[in-house]
Amino acid sequence: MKRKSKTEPAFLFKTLADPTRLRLLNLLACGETCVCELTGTLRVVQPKVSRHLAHLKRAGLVEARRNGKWTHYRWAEQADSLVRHVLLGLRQWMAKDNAMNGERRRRGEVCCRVGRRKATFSK
Amino acid sequence: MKRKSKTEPAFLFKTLADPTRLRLLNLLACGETCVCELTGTLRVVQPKVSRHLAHLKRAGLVEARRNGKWTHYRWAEQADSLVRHVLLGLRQWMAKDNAMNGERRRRGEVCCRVGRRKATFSK
DNA sequence: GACACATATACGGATAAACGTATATATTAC
DNA sequence: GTAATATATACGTTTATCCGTATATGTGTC
Repeated sequence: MKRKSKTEPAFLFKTLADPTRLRLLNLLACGETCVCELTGTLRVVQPKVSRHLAHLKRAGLVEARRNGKWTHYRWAEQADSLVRHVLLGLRQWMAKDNAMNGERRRRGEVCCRVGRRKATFSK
Repeated sequence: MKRKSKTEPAFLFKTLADPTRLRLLNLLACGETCVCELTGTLRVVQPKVSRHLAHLKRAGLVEARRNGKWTHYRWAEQADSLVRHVLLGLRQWMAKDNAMNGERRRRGEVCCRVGRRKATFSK
């Protein structure tokens, strides 16, 4: 009954203790984003992005939605008070940090958007 | 000039991503505490406590004050907004968590306090 | 069905974290 | 000075994390 919960603080903090995951959360702060766009913006190999997204999902920080070939990730709603506190602080930090701002600006100019016919998006 | 700062979020979170360090912060939430009391309350070996305290100190989360043979640790004042947010959330979580409450209650019944003449405290 | 594309996972190796034990340092009492 | 106590650090080992590459899975198109 008393399993190691996703909301265990140590696990929450472990999840946030990686620069790539913070960069991912930063990009997702703009709104739902597909993996290929995240990969293109961060300029890292795709399995790395998928792995870190899986970790964020396990921790309950993000949710995934499949749409055709694409999977879109977004910040998950949080019930837990600690998680909300931490994420709020993080959001504010991201809004001020130079590197994070630059990366959010770069989002949207990459991958499945650029050089792609708009109609490609299915559904 | 642009060194890896103590306030780098990834480093902050890494520091908080360890159960022993969270237990230490929890005990220190009651106020300044000496190492032997922390060791006695957590019931772990002393080098482990010292190592984790050193880590917390490196991260700027706690400060140490030497008093005779004893070293007392306490929460440090925080200037950084993210750190403050996170620690506030953590403090509130600690106030509610059963295990943390129990451990804070056990504090003060151990080690250098019990079976010790009050006059032993120097200065 | 075969193929192309988006994403996820598996595998092996490198790096870092945490540990227990032993030892060093610092302080006080004698 | 020696002895005792409180705390810190060093050392070697185990364990966890992260990575790149390869491969598997899922989905749409033909």
